[in-house]
Amino acid sequence: MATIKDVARAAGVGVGTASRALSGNGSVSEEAKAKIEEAAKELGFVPNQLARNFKKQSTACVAIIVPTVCHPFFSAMVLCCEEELYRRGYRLIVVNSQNDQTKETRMLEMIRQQRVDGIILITHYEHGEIDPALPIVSIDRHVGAGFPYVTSNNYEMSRKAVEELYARGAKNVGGVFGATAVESETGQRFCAYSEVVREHGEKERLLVKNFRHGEEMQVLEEYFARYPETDGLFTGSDMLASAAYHTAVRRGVRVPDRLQIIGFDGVLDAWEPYPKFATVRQDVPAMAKCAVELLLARIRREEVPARTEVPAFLQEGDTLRRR
Amino acid sequence: MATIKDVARAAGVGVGTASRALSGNGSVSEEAKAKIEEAAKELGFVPNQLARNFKKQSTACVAIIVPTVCHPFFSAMVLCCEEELYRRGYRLIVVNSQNDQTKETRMLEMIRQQRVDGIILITHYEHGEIDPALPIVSIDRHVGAGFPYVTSNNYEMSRKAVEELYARGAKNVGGVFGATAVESETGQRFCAYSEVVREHGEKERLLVKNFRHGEEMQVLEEYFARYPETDGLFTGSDMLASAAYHTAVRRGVRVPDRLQIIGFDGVLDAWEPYPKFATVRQDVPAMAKCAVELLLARIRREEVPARTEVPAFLQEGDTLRRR
DNA sequence: CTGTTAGCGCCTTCAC
DNA sequence: GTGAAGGCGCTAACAG
Repeated sequence: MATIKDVARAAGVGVGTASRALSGNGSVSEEAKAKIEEAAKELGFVPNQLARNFKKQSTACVAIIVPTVCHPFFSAMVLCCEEELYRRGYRLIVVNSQNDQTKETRMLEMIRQQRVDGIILITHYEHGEIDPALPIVSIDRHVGAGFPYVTSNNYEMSRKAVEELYARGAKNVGGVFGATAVESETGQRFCAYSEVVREHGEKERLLVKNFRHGEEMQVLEEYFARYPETDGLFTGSDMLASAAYHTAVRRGVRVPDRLQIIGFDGVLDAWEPYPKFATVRQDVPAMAKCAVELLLARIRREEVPARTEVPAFLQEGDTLRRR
Repeated sequence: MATIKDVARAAGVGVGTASRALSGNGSVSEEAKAKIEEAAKELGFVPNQLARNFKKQSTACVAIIVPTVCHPFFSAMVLCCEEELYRRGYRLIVVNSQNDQTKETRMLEMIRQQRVDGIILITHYEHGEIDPALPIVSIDRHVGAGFPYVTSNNYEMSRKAVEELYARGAKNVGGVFGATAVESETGQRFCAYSEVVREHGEKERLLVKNFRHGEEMQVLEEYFARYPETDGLFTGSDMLASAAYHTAVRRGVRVPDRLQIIGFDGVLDAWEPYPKFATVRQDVPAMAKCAVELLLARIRREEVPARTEVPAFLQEGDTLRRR
C-alpha cells in the first residue's frame, strides 16, 4: 500500500508538498500538483483515513441509538439521519438498545473513546449524570439539562387530533399511549388528550402503558376490554393505531363507521398503507436534518438552541368519517 | 486528556508496562498492575481509540449496505447484524443505497480507506469488477466470483409453498416477485413457482417486476388486473403478500376463502401481524450470524465457503384455508 | 517481568 | 512555494 512518502518520492518532491497538494490545504504550484497527482494515480495511492483520523482526532462518524431499528418511526429516522450525514461526509453507526440496556451507557463511552464524534439519542432509559459538554442531541426525549433536542409540536397537534374526533361526531373518545421511563415530549400527547376531553366535559378513557415494540396488539386488547364503547380513538403512534384497527376488525367493529382512529407519526406510507390511516404526521426528514445540524454544530463547539420544534400536521385518511 | 504516558509516570512505571497492563496483552506483575489501574482511574484515563485504530490499522467497524433500512426484511437484518457484531466488539455503519446509486461504489472505497474493516452487501445494483480480496460478504446476491454469500433454501421452500397452495385446493395459482439487476438467489423463488405450475400442467400466472420498495400496491394492482381469476398466490416477499391481501380486500375478494396467499421472509411479526400471513419464514438471526462470522473470518484472511445456506420453513397463517 | 525506543501515516509548523 | 523535521498516542520489539 503506497503512502504519501512514496508519492512524494515518485513525484520528486517533499512529503509536505505532496500532502498539501493531495489534501488541498495550502498552495502548491500547478506544475508540482500535476506531477504529484500523476504519481498518486500511478501508485494507486489512497490516503490512509486512519492516520487522518488519528491526526485530526475525529472519525467523521456519528452514532444513533434507537430502541430498535425494526420500527417504522425509528427506521425512518435512521434513514433520514444517514442521508443527511452522508451528504456532509459523515457516516452513521446504528445501535439498538432495546434488548440490552447496558448498551446505551457503554455507547456514551464511545464518545470519550473518540470512536464517534457525536451521538443522536432516542432512548427510553434513564441515565445518570452525563457530561453536558458531550456532543449529544436527542429526539423527543429530555436526556438532561444542557442537551439540545428536536421534537414536534406534540401538544398542539394532539389537541387538534382529539378535537377532530369530536368534530366528526365521536362521543366516546379514548386515548392509548406508550409511556417512557425518561421524560419525553411524547407525554404531551396524552396530556393534550386529557385536557380536551375535560374541556368537553366527557369521560376520560385513557391507557398509558410502558410496553415493548411488538406488544401493541395486547395493549389494544386491554384497552378495548376496558372501554368497548369507544367510537373515537387517538393513539400515540401509528403502530398503536394499526393495532387498534385490527383489534376493532377482529371484534366486528367497523372503521370508520363505528370507530374513528387517528394515529401519530405518519411514517407508515413507506410500508403498507392500508387502510390509509388518519394520523398526526411528523416531518421526519426535517427532524433528522435538524438533529444532524444541531449535532454537527455541537461537535464544532457552537452554541445551539436547547429545544427545536418541527411542525407536524394532521393527515386525513380512511379511518375518519366524512365531515 | 490524560495519555498513557501520564498514567505511566503517575504509577512510576514505563509506558510499555502501562500499555500491557491496560490492554491486557502481555503479563504484568499484580503489584504494578494495581498501581497502574489506580493511576488510570485517578487521572480519568481513557485509551484513545483513534490511536489504537491507527496503530492496528483497523477500526472495528463493519458497514452494511441495504437499499433502505425502512423495510421489514432489511431492518431485521440490520438489527441482527448489529447485535451479532456488537457482541464481538464491532460496530455497524448503515448505508442506504436506494436513493443514491453512486453510494455503493463510494462505500467500497471505504474499505480501501480503512474506514471500515469489511462490508455486508445487500444490493440491487450491478458492480464492475471488485477486488475479490476485499472483505465483503453478501446476502442472497451474487456480487461476483469469490465473494461468499448467505442465503436461504429458496428453491426448495418455494416449491413447497406452491405445492401447499395446490394441496389446499387452489386451482389458479399465480406468482408475484421482485426482480433485481444483479444475479440473486431470490430468483430461485419464481423459478420454483414456474416449475411446479408446469408439473401440475396448469397455466402460469407470473409477474416479475423491478420495483422500488413502497410500490408494492401498484404491482399487485397490475397483477390482479391481468389475472383476476387467481385463487392462490405465492409472493416473493411479505410486503407483496400484504399488498396482495389489501388489494384483494379492496376488490371484495375474501381471504382465504376465495384467495389464499403465501408470502416470503417471515419478518412481519415484529410489525403488525394482521392478518397473520402464511409465509416462507427465513431465519434472519441465523443468516445475520452467518454473515457476520463469514465476514470476520474474511477479515482475518481465513478461507470461507462460497455459499452458506440457512434453512427457511413454511409458516402457516390466516391466509391459508384449513387442509 | 520491565523500561526504552522506534515507528504507524499524516499534517503542520518552521526555516529556507 | 518548498523540504525537512517533529509529533499525535499507542503498541510491539528489543534488550535488560
